[in-house]
Amino acid sequence: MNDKNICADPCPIARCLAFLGDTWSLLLLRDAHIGLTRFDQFRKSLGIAPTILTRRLATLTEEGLLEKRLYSERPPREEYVLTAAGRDFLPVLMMIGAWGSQYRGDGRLVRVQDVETGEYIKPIAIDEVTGARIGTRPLRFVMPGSD
Amino acid sequence: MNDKNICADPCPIARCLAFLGDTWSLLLLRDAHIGLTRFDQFRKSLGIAPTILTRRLATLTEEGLLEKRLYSERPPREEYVLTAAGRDFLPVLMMIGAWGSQYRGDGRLVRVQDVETGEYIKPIAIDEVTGARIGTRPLRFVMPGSD
DNA sequence: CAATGTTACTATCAAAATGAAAGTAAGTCA
DNA sequence: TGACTTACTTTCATTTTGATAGTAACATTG
Repeated sequence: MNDKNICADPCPIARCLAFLGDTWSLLLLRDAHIGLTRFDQFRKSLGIAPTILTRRLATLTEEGLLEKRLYSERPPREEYVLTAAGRDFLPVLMMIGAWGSQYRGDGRLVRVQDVETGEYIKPIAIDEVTGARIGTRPLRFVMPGSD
Repeated sequence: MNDKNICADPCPIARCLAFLGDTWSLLLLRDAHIGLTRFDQFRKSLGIAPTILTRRLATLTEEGLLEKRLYSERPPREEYVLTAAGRDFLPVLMMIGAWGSQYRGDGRLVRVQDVETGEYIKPIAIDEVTGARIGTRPLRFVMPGSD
């Protein structure tokens, strides 16, 4: 059987996890999507040590998911706002949340509401082309160049 | 502004990340979905130290995403197979991969194919009820008990 | 039947990451 | 002038990781 990693480097999952594969980064992105932008907001929200927070925010900024924006000239103060790449990370967070709701829920969980309709969101993943739900059909992982 | 964590504990994302929030666990789940089941397969695939692998497999087993199965009585040998909860984690991995393909791709990435149709999958997240794509409509995160 | 191989680990220890606590810099406000 | 705010940095003990080597239980080979 295939013993070698099919996805060592050319795997898009590994590429993503290379810098986003820790809890703090993902919780920071979650908080950014909720609307937090400032150092102290993140720190209080997560109870994270400022050392770690500084580094995580720097990485997320370098990697293009957040960007620094001056929100006050006097005194000079910066905040962190989501970029397009950061906003496009929302589906990942929503699917993580969907799994957590299904398998780690106890009836007292945060839910996500459509602001306009008031309906609760139930995120599912589908294939954009066929509309088939992910997980309902057998899949094959294909190395680049083998098609 | 709201300075306190809206999701400290009741957040399904935090619940999930509490034990799946590291790179190795997620790559192990990826490999399990690809079809790997044995200790040495995972070890060679990921280049992970056996100490860490033992612990991660134990956690994934305790948390119900993998289960041990005897595949040989003599000599006694066990393998790790995905449970229903583990299989239901696939949408998360696919969305991570979709983000990685879009923002960390270089044209030589692994892709995912529908075995029957041969079509490449492009995973997107939608709301099951309305069918609206996640990220296209404004959302609100609602604490439990406030509805 | 002794030597070698396979599989799934455990033991040991150095190096790196994390976390807690306190301190700092550049300003504002009273 | 002195207290306060915001966004950090410094320091250092603790925890986690990673590399390497070793082990236990069997099978296979010559």
